[in-house]
Amino acid sequence: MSTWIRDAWIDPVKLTRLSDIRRKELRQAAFVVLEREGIAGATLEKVAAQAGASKGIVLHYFRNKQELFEHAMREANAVLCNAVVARLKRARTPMERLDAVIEGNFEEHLFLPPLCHAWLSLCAEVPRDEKLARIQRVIHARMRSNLLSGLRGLASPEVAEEIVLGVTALIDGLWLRLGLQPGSVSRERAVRQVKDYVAGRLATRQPAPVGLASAG
Amino acid sequence: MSTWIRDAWIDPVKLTRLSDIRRKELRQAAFVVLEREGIAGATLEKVAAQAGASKGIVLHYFRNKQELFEHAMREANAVLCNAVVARLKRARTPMERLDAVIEGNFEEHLFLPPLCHAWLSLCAEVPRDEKLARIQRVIHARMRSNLLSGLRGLASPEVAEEIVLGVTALIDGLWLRLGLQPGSVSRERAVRQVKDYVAGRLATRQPAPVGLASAG
DNA sequence: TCAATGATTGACCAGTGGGACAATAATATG
DNA sequence: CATATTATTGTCCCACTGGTCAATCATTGA
Repeated sequence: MSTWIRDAWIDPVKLTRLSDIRRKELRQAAFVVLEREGIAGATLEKVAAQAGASKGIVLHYFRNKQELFEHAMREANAVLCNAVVARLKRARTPMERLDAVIEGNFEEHLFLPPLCHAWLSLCAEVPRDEKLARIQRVIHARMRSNLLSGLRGLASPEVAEEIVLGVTALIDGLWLRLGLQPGSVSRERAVRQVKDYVAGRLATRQPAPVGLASAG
Repeated sequence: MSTWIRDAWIDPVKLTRLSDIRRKELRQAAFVVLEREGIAGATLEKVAAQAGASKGIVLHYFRNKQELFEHAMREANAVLCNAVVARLKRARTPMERLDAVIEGNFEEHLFLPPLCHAWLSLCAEVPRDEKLARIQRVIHARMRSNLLSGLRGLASPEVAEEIVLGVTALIDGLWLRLGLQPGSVSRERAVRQVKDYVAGRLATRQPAPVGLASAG
């Protein structure tokens, strides 16, 4: 564990305060436990064990179980989000932006059953946890915004709005599929699926394609 | 409750044996509890209370908690499935079959947040319950088969397979959206979304070779 | 009518989980 | 060095849960 602390100190993202390190350690442990146990089986003791600490310490850093898992969801989302943001930085054209969002959502080292299982468990709790619901709204808002910025100029606002709904639903659905039948959908297939969807929607009946400069 | 029994006896579907009635009653109660409490909060006592019975009776009809919720999932799926089958019967052309599946999956009295919440909770348990996983596989297989029968003649087998994945993922994703943000997607919008997707996929480059799709 | 079978209940049990807390170690701070 | 703050542990408590069981109550069929 001491080495972990060393690593964390060297880590570019400043996690100077020891408490921050522990908190990160714990919410990551929480997520790992969630992956294999689900929300019903994810107990404080198991999380503590996973982090190599005692149950007491978990409650020392988080007011209660709920708060712990809320932070776990924030963490997981941040990881996913970073993947998208990183790709987004390199994107120059609107189309590249769209692809960045799509590909970022199926990052090879993230689009995996365990992560999906944990994510699903958290989503299932959203209706009963206002904090989780808020996090969800934020996530979706950012996704929407990213997609809209890519769609500007490629489709009318109304059509863009529909495409956003379609893309987000498709992505979620493909993740769900992965979770329910691991191996049934590869990263490549998922990406192709969403890209083809966008292509199909942009191709059909574009009402008066006003020629805004799309490349540049 | 006695009237329920009367109704059940009159019910065309033969539920003659009293035990069958109780079992149905209980798994429906289980589902209702799941809707508001989630898997973690769904206790045998609550299910019993919801059914107006004692906890003992629940375990009299179901070996254990797991079995109860497995049956609850079967029940819920059957309802959804019947909606599709009913519409499928009236469909004559392949296109009508497709629409039957799509519209059946967003039946007005079924496409509702509570149902979605319960469904989500069950899906989240799939990875840890082989029985649930099997039920899921059956559900998906039937869905796939229904869609393929509608797509026969409208697309090549390979393309049809891709469309099936897309449609199922889209449907799941739209349900998920409903669960996470109730009110954000109406039945009509969902149906239109999926139909437009199918239209878009059927319109673009019919004989898509088994190569890399060139999006853009 | 009466026994047999099934339905239903309530009491009970052992295990567990979340959380509070006091005690102790470690660290920082003046 | 002394003191204040923080980290960490183990213990304790209580509510609750899944599950068992013996004891009633109801139904039925001979």
